[in-house]
Amino acid sequence: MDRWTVEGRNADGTQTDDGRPGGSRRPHPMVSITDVARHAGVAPSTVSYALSGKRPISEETRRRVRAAVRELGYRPHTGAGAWTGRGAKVLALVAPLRAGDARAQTVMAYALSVVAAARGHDHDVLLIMREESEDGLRRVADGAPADALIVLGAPRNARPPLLRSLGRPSVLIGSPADPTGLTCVDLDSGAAGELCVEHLAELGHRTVALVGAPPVSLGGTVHAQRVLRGFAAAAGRLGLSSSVHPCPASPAAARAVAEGLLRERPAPTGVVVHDEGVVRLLIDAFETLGQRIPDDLSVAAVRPAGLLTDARLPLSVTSAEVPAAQLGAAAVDLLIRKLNGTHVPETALLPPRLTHRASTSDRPRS
Amino acid sequence: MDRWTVEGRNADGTQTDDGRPGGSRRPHPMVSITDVARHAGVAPSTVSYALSGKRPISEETRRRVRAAVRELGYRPHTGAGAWTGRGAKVLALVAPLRAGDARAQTVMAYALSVVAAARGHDHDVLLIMREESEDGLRRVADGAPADALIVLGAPRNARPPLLRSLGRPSVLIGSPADPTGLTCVDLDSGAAGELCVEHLAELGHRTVALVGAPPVSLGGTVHAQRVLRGFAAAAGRLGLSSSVHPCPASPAAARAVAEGLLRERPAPTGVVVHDEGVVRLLIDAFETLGQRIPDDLSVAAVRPAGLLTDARLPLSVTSAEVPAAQLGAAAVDLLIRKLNGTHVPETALLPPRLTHRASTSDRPRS
DNA sequence: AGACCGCGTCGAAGCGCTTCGACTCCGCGA
DNA sequence: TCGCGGAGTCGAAGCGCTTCGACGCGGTCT
Repeated sequence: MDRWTVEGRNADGTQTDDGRPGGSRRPHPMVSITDVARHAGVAPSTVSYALSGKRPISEETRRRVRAAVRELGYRPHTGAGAWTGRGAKVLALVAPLRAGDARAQTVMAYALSVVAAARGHDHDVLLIMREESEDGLRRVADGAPADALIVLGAPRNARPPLLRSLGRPSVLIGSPADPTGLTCVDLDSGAAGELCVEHLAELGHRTVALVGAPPVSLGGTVHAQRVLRGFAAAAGRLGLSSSVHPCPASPAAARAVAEGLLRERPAPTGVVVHDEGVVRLLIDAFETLGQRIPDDLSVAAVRPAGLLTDARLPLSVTSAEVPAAQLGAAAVDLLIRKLNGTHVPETALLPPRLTHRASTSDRPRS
Repeated sequence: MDRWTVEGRNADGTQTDDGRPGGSRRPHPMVSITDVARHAGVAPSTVSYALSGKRPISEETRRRVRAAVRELGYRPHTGAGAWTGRGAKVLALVAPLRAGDARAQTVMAYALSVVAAARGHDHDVLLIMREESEDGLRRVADGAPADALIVLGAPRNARPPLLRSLGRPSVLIGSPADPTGLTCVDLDSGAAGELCVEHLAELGHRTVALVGAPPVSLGGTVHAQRVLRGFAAAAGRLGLSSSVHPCPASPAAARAVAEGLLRERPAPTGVVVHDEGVVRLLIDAFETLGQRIPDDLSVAAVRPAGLLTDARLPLSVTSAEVPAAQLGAAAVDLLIRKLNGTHVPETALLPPRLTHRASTSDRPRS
């Protein structure tokens, strides 16, 4: 810090400050409920009731209290609620993120919506980061700076069991392998798969393919399974020919899958891609192979919550997705309901919206 | 919510929850200092002293207390500190940001560093957004969910006077017109201007120009003034010919300035640009005019904190800047010191670092 | 007329923790 | 031997607020 340039009247170190802990002057010597009571000529408890409405208070008294509150500029001390049992009115947003992480953009989108939604319920948001370890969550739960937690993504790590044992309401944004006892919100990737197929069918495509992360056909990611189910169901229902192709996120694999698809008979004219990492690779592979998109081939993507992988999808890809804003708001919603003691479902899957972009078009006349 | 798909054992709405306010079970019934005291066979106050070390406690007792703490998994209830005068150990990060804001990326960078730095001082971070109005800040100050505030950018609005009157320590990241009574951290844009000139001089350039936001020569932004001072000082010290050119952030204006520069005799071979918005425009203008960068002309940029304007500078521009991480950490540092009652300077300007990129090179041999 | 009820209000307790004053040892010097 | 002081501990108060039980008062019911 000694290397910082110092500017202004205090550059020489002269004290202009009052030196009190806290630094600056304190024009509001923290007006308490007792002050309000005194000013209104009633008991503190009466003030409390008048403000909360938990007991009948005469209109006259209520008016006097309100006046006193206004005149004194009284604001209940938030911290008080923290131990009076009412809760601190603070939610923790846990986002495992390191400096320079490419997911920062996405996390910010969630943070924005979570903060906005939380404010709508009169809560503030505590930002917890880099705390993948048990310790970060424990700290929040035991130390109780927050009443409840929203945890972003990363379903693979050890958090789910930990969350269950925290003893504090929480909502997970994402889909862990075993959501038992948790509350989760996520993209309804099954519906997203269906939506993509329906979209392709409407465009006239009769043969479609699903390309996804490796274990797309086996018991892979929860998402992969759901997408597969949705894809298959929709294809069956609409009477389309369909095939499924697992595809690791490597250029070589994408190339191989692309070649395979082109060799199929009947050749698919519409492709649904799951796993964002693969989308770009697959499109590149197709273009290398001389396919024009969307003229020869339509491509639609299913985008999961978008936290785990780099969120930079080519803008022009038609995709079924849920905006981070909605997921964040939904998470807060559920969390507030849990705080109120309302029962909430284990998993809430938000319906995707299909965003129609440049990568899909009518079936090529063959 | 009725439109959400619900999945899992509770899809039918069956209660498996215990319905207690708070939702999930609570395996840790909030072990308090009294529990620890009882378990260790001492008085609560003794536990407090044993843990804080504020009074002499026998080694024996201290050991028993520590054991009890460990066995019971005791963690002091954070909220308690909030009113016991110790502070809640929470900093508020105030970032005026709306959904979809392009500055999200930048804000996230600050948030990351602020959270990390705050954790280093055993503090948590409360995220406040969209609260440009007086109300957001007032709420934090009066309700006291946070001990102190870090306010990001936007020096133009009405916040500075408000901050002064809040009665809570705060640090502003950015440079308001009048920093009196505040504490601010920012890029040392004067030094940044010098650095750019020195860099150009080292490369052999003998004639340099400064292009910046409109009032670069008059009493404009604090930054603009500082850059100008630094630029002029360095140019004078190094014996370079120099000129200064205000330039609004419009393509036409950039074009005009570029043409003017090329007509000058001696013609500048090195250009220092302040105001990120102008950088791209000016480079475009030069290229349109047939100038190659850096072969014909070297361009170096001064980047302010980067909060107010879109931060997406072309990656290839040599620039003098301060990483958000450092600014965030510095802000936390100052804030913690204020909380400790230490006196801190009014303005701390962080030394820029010159990042050498593709837009500058040796003076063209003429 | 007396018993009862309930509205509106008050006082006090208590949440988890820190802190201040007080109290008890014990060892030391006078 | 007594007194003194320091080390080590305890008890109680108090932070700002909610909440529970109680109380007074005016009106109703019998």
